[in-house]
Amino acid sequence: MDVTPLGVRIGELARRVGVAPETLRAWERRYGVLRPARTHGGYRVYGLDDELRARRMRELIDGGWAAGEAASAVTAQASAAAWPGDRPERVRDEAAGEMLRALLRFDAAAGNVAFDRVLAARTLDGALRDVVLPVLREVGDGWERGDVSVGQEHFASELLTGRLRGLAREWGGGLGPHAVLACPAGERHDLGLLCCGLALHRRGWRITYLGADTPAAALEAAVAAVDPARVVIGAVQEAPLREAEDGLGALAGRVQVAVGGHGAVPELAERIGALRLEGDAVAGAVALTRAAER
Amino acid sequence: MDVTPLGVRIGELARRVGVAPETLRAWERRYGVLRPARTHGGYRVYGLDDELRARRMRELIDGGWAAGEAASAVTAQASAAAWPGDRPERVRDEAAGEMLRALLRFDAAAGNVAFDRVLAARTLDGALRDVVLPVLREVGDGWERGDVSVGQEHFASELLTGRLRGLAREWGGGLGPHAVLACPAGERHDLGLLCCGLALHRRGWRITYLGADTPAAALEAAVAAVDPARVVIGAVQEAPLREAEDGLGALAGRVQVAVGGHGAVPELAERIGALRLEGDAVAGAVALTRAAER
Amino acid sequence: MDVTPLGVRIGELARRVGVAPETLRAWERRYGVLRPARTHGGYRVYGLDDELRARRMRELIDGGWAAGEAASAVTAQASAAAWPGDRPERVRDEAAGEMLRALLRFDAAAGNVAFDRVLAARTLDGALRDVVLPVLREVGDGWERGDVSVGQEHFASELLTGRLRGLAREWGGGLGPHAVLACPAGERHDLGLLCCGLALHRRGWRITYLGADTPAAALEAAVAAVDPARVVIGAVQEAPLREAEDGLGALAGRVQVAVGGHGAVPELAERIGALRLEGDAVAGAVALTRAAER
DNA sequence: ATAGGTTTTGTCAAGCTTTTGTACAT
DNA sequence: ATGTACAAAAGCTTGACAAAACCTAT
Repeated sequence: MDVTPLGVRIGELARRVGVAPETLRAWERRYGVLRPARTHGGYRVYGLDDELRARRMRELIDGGWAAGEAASAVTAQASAAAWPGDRPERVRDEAAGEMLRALLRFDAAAGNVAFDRVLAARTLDGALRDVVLPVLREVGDGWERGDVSVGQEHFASELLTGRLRGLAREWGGGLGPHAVLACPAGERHDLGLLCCGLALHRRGWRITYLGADTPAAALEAAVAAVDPARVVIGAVQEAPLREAEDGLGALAGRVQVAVGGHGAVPELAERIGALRLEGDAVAGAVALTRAAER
Repeated sequence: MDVTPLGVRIGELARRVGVAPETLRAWERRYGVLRPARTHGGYRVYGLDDELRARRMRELIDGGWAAGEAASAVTAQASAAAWPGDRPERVRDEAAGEMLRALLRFDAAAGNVAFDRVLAARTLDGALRDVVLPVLREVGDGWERGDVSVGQEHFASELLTGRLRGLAREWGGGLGPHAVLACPAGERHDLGLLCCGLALHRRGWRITYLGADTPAAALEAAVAAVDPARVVIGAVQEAPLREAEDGLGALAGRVQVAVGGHGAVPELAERIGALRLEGDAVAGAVALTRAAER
Repeated sequence: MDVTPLGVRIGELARRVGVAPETLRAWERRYGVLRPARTHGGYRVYGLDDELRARRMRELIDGGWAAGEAASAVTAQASAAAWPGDRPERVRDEAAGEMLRALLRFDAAAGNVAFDRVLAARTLDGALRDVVLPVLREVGDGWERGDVSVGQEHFASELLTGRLRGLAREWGGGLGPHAVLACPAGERHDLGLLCCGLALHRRGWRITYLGADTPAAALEAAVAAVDPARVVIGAVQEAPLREAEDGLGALAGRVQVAVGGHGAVPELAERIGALRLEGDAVAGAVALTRAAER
């Protein structure tokens, strides 16, 4: 996020972003959101990051934010991003690597210690995004490559499930909209969905969790009982989701459905009539929350 | 049945139930059927149970009952258990009934409270033997009978899994003998095995848990890695265990194997060369521990 | 739940939720449901949780609830569902702080919730090491400084004793080695010892707990009865341990004795002929277990 | 069922301050 | 380009009001 060689002057930036040059100057003077370089003659020269910040400012303000609040949000985010994570890239890998090694040698004690440490040193989002989900991915990939035995995979997912479940207590309560989470019948990997549920709960959602391998009828019953604002389907594989296509399509007529995971290919999502969540579980939670804010 | 935080005032309740506010006040004064709380200023605040009672009153009166008779019927019914009496009461424990009702109505908060209460009031063995396992059995049976939807069954087992996993943390360490726990490939109900693991851990065992649907190869890998004193196989159904017979038989040559659950019929256990655990999960843990003491 | 820096002002929030700004202000003033931050100039700045609360208020009111009742329901639920923050690093202190505050204001409900939450999110070792023991230490120090009254100290230790005892149930059985735990006569603080016992039990030990203020004769009798592999003495103060020196020294000839706690100074431990446990209760359990593994 | 009194709660008003986009003079 | 100024829009606080809802007692 350092200096980026864009190099536009104020008029051009104003045109691109869609605000008056005076406004840009005011934002700079009042909140310090923009940090243009100067030409020899004193003209402002903006970089790419300036453009991004200005754009974000405008989006937020259009979305009803007050300029001052938008500014502090934008600068906070910028400084957070400029401080890459908690420490350089390697810590991330290190924590994930430690956990991975422990799990692969069936060492529950070390795995738990690693989990505790990760959770103590990061936000929940960060822990999920940078450690738990990568570890899961690595275990899955290793299993496909044959580097990881089924036993290791089972042990790892059992331990992580247990720990994540501990964080999931009380997630049925709260004030926000209600979401029902499930994997389609035949899909047995629900750890990603579990992570998504945790990230959703941190954003205020109330979670009703049906978990892996949930037949369409089960989902219907739960939806009828709790009347959620959203149903979130997690699909690592494509086949089970395809099997469930009809049932989910019918459901999508009555309640908003979202699908995420590797198996949720765009074409399938569209046929079901569901919002497709891109990226990892945390990104999915972010997207859902943003969609619900309107 | 607890007081439920509904919180409507007399006008709203009157509208909902379909009687005049004066009538509600009269019912309260004359028969004591309603027990509203009061605001600081003296306003009545009704709970969910009040609404249910008032509704029943109105139904009875519409059906020709005299108000006084209706009232005594309603209060009598309220003090008795509200669970439909026509089903075979296998779950006669009050705590188990409370938990069951909460789970069947997708009420995570109440389910958790019930779980906490059960655990606070009993030993772990007692909680598993007298509440958790019976509830699981009842849910399973109800599902077979068609009284319990798949959704309810999923929700119940997810919630209980989560809570039991919470108790199971750190069960991999210590000084006792080591046990590896798994269900055969194709067997997806591992809650009984989880309970057995908890009861074992309480008795000093170190647990390595592979969980549901574990292929023979996975089990082999784990056994090779941790060299346990016992392998415990949980089988609710018979077919998966029968499928796994050969692999388990081979394993039984190198390590002591035990099989438990409905699917573990004596003939199969014998052919595998495994100790057969009779009775429920807790009884199985007792038997295993006794066998290990010698 | 208190996390997200939403940052809208009252007009925008009013528009989003569908309520007049005056009403939002009234809700804040009268019921305290909303807790906006303020700009330098005094403008209200609302967070995501505020929006959720306001939304829920409106839903309830639309559903016929009286505003005051809706407010108390919303705040109650919000405090129940509030998950300790999103902040890294501090999470530890955060959980301990929450528990400490609850205990110091004699709030048993909040204290229990905090305890449950801590236990759900961590391993037992982690909960004891990072939360329970620090809280105990803080209470003790505060009492010495005069910041904490005797009543507060009593309340805190009673509540924690009760909860820890709940975890200690059934810890006498199993397959592991046996340990007898006691404080010397005159020593009345046994919470540390209790924690040590829990950590030991998690490692497979069978515990026989004699608790605070145990005369030498009682200890002798217990040792004679159960023939333990270890006797663990917890001493916060030095004087009682010194008093018991002779008796313990004699005992140390027949059974391995370990002493831990502030009062267990090296010189005393040596004269008694006991292993001295350094560090906190969990570290002591680790050391004992390691010693027993050989 | 009515009467007479109280509580609750959304809304308004007045007077003043803050915020923020834009305009203007240098 | 800069700094100052300005004015509209949005907010703040205090206090009050009035309709609706609720209370008790007759």
